[in-house]
Amino acid sequence: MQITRPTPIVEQVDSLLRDRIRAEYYLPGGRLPSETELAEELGVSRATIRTVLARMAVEGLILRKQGDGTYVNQHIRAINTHSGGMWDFTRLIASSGYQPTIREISLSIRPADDQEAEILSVEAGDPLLSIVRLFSADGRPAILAKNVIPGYLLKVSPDQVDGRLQIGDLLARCCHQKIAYTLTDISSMTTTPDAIELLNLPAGSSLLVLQVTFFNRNNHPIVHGRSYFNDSLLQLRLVQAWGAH
Amino acid sequence: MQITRPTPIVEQVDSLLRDRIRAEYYLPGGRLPSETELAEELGVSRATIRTVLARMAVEGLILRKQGDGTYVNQHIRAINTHSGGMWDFTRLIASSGYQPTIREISLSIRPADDQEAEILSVEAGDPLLSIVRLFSADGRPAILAKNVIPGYLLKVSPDQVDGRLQIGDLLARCCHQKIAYTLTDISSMTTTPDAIELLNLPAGSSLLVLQVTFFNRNNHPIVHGRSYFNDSLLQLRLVQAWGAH
DNA sequence: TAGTGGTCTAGACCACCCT
DNA sequence: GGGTGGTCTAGACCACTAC
Repeated sequence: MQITRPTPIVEQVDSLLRDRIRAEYYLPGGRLPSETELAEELGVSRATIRTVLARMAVEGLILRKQGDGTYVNQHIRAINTHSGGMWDFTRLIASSGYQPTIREISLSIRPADDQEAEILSVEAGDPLLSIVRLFSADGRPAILAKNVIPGYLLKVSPDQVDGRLQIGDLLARCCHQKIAYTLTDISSMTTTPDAIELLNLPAGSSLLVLQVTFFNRNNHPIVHGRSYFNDSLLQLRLVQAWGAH
Repeated sequence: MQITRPTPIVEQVDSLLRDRIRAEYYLPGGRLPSETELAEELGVSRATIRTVLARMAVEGLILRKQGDGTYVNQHIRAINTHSGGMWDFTRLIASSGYQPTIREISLSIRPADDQEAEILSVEAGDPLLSIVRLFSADGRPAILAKNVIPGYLLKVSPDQVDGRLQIGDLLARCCHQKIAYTLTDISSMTTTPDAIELLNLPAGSSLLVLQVTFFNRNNHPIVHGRSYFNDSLLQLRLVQAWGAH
C-alpha cells in the first residue's frame, strides 16, 4: 500500500475543469462560468481558480478576455502539448488517434562515448544503461527512441528494468530520481541505416530528431535521449500562449 | 507621442530579476534571495514575487527547491525559448551569437490556394498578403520565412507594410490585430528548389519546417507561416519544466 | 529547529467589454 | 452600469530541507 497525501486543491480543480472540457460539459468555443462563480461552486478562493485558469491559458486550452469571459479553445483537441506529455510517446501516439505499441530493441550496459560523457557529466568509458525502444502507431513504426542513463544512478539490476515504462516513471522506479526540467534540441536529418530498417523508411527520406537531456532538481543530467521521429506519420505540435511573456 | 500605461508591477519585477540574472548579479548556479527578502527589498507582496518566480521556473530559468531556496539555472544561457521569442527570428539568431540580417524577398497580394483558404477560414481565391523573407546569420542564409495574411485584415496599403518587422508588430501596425496564441507543427523535409537556392544548401539535405498559425483572442486565424530552417546553422532549442503539470 | 518554498484565503481596486 | 478578468495585498498555515 502506497502512502498518499491529500491532493492539493489546485490539482483537483485543474483535473475537474479539464475533465469538464473533455466531456464537453463546457462546450468547445463556449464560455466557462466566471471566476467568482467557479470559486463559489467549488468552495475555494478566486486566487486558487485563477492559478488553474492561468495554467490552462498558457497551454492554449482556454482563451481569456478581459471584460468578457473565459472560453474553451475549440481548436485544441488533444492535449499532448505540455511538459511531460511531449515525451510520453505512448500518449502522443494515442492522442493522434493510433493504437500505440512499444517494442524493446535492446537494453544493456555499455561504456560511454566522449559525447555522452560530456553531456551526462561522467567520464568516457563509464558504464551507461542504454535503452533502445521502438514505438509504433497502429503497427507502423513511428518513433525510434534511444536513451542512456549513467550507470551509477541505477538502484536495481539491469534485468529488472522495465523497458516499457515512460522515461519519468522508469527513473523514479529504478533510480529514485525525479526530473526537474528538460532541454530539447530539434533538428532534422536524412535517414541513418538503422532508422531506415527499424522505421521502415525509404532511403533518402528526412526525419525529425529530438535530442533531449533530462535534469534533476540539483541540475545534474540524468538521462540523454535521441528520438528519431517519422513525421510523415505523426505530427509534433506545439501550442503557445502569446501574452505569457 | 504614444500614451503609455503604468507598467504592471509583475512585469517590472520580472524584468528586474531577469536583468540581474543576465548581469550575473545573481551568479549562474547561485541562490536568489528568499521570496520574503525579495518582497521586502522591492516593496511588493510575496504573492507578486511568486507569480514572477513561477513564470521563470516554467521556462527553466530558475530551479526551485522547497525547504532550500531558488537557484539560477546555469545551463540556460540564452532565453529564446518561450512564447513570442520563438518566432522572433532576429532575436533567435542574435542569441545564438550571430549577427542577424533580414532580406525581403517578396511582398505581394495574391489569391489564396485551397489549403491556405482552409487554414485561414477564407474562400479559395480571396486575396492574401504574402510576405517572403530571408533571415541570415553572419551573412549566411539561415531561415526562409513565408507568411500569408488575409487581405481583409489589412488596414494600410501593401506598399506601406514594413517587411522588416517582427510578425507580431507587423500585425499590430498594419492590421490592428493582437496574437493570442500560436499553433505550430514541426516537421522535416528534403530541400525544395527555392530553399536550395535561397538557403544555399546542397540538394538532398534535410531542413526543419515550422508550420505556424497565429490566432487572435477571438480564435480567428490571422496569419499562417511556413519557415524553412537550416538546422545545421541554427539550433532550435526548447526548455520545459517538468513539474509544471 | 529555523528557514525555505508550497498552498490557500479574503478582500480590495482597476481596466475592459457589453448593453 | 454591471459584470468580467487583471492586479495586488496581507496574512495564515503546511511541507520540506539543511543544520
